[in-house]
Amino acid sequence: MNIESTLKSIAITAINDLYKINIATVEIQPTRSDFEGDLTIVVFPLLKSIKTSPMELANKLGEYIVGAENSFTSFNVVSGFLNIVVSDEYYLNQFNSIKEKSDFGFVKPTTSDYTMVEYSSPNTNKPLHLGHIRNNLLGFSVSQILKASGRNVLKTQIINDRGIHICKSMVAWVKFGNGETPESTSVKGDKLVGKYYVLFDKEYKKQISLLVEDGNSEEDAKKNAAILVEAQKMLLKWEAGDDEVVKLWKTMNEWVYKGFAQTYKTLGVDFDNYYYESETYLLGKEFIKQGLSENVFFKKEDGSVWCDLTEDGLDEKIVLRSDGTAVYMTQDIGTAIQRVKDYPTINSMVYTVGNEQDYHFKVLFLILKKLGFGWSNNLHHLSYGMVDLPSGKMKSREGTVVDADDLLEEMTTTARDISLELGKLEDLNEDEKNKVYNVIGQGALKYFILKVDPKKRILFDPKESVDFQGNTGPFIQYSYVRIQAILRKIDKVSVEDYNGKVEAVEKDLIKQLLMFPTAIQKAANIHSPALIANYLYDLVKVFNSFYHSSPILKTSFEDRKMFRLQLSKAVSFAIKNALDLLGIGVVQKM
RNA sequence: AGCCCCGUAGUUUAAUGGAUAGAAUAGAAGUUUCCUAAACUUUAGAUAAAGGUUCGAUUCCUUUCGGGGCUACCA
Repeated sequence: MNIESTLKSIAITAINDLYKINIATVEIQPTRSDFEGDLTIVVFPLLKSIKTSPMELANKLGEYIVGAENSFTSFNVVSGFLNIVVSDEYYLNQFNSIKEKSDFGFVKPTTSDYTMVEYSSPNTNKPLHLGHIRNNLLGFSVSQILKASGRNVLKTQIINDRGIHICKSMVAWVKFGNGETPESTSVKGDKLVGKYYVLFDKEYKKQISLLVEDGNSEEDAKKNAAILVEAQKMLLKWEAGDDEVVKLWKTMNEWVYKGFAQTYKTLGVDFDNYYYESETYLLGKEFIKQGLSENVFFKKEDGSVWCDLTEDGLDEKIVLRSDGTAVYMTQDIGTAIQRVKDYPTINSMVYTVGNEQDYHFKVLFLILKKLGFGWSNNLHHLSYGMVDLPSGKMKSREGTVVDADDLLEEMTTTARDISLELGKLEDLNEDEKNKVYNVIGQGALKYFILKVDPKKRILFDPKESVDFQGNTGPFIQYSYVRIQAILRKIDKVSVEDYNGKVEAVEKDLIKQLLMFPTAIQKAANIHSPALIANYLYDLVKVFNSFYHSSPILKTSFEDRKMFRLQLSKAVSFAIKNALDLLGIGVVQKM
């Protein structure tokens, strides 16, 4: 039992003994640092059932609690807040039990159930950009956090490898490609395909304006432009399994996957398996048919199939086009069902997708429920805000995007420039140096993005390079390295339990350390790496004030010196582990 | 038009309905042979507006204002 629940149960007993009243719970929170004490009971809520003054109640409670349990040594009352001081022994004991645990904070899985986390899920005709970076970092980090909180996790992505948009780049490549390949042009595969997607759009716009000049309405022109009609024809051919179209489709997809794989590698994210819409949309169609027979869906005159969600406060939603081809929703229904078929032990899924799709997922989860899948209650949309540039929204078709590969490279370059300016790292060889630049540059970018609440939009100014000082990744990485440097100065940190006096800074540090497991559980519940980032920065700050309060290595008492080294070591474990949850690496030497 | 999300110092941000709204960065002033200065110390600066619920509101409710998104036979 942890100290909070101990306090809680004593407080409840106390109220029962003193006032003969049964209280379900009392509110306990950590005492704010500017007051004396460790845990605080807020007595205001109790006054509703106990007719007395806040002061009197708090004092009586305090006396009772301190008398009942010797882990609580004293108390003070400040206007309705009962602050309880927890004994040094308690914290020392706690610390001694975790000080050697390098996996401190992490919980081993206790069930065989799996949580599937989907993230990344790019279109195969656009290279990855800054928005995808946020997606990837969030998805990967949430996977790490869920794992650390004791769940089995499968990382996956759904690859949008079919649909009209794919046909667009294919049509353009056939028309303008002259047989170009990534090999022949030395262009990364995803970039090459992206180029043709842009070319399609250019040509499409050109044709529209020509048609409008010829007197067509804009609406008609958009529908009848030859190149679009060609793409639509290609989609029909593709769904019919036309050999030539399928062959081209496969070739171009392979180019893209190769390019993506390279970006994922640099970004440090990975996947346990992949789903392809081309392989799940048929299953989706099957369930549309089934739902139709069960009256979950209905057919309109033109043959299109819809789901009526008006009773749930939503609109009607199309699930199959009038020409019988699948829409986005069809595929997602199929994919979800396929996943549960493949992994019967999955009991929840997390979809990492931007908040412009909030409505889509609301509808998807609802439709799955209507189709009778009980697990639809455990589906979670990890929705996140867009990444904006100072110039506004990123639009890949208009070329106003920050390319993922370029940005990652830029971060490394910035890290290099700063390092060179500071003249560190001079005793490393080129290879080691580049590794360090890479880890620091990525640390800056990852932390910058992950420390923000996923719901909020991020304004990213590429010109103002990401900070390296203050509440940043590199600052934390640096703190870790500094601890390593201290630990390296001595042969061995004793494992003997320390039983002497504990200074305030030391106690604060232990308190902060002990909060790590709670932070992980909270972050796992709300799927928010930001919480870990905030915890981590607090830990580093508390460590810094501990570190600056008195020299560690020059402490004259040997046992106290060892104690402070033990503390430093435990903190370094926690920092390393927390960075790990954010997907941020550390350098061993700097 | 309807629905959803967001609004906190110049900027990036924190705060299960709890105490004097916490940081970082940029700004101002200072610290230099230090367990690594990518540091430290000091200083100034914020809850968009108005109501309501509450002992107590950045947090919950209502309205207004601002920013974004969705409501596609696009994905």
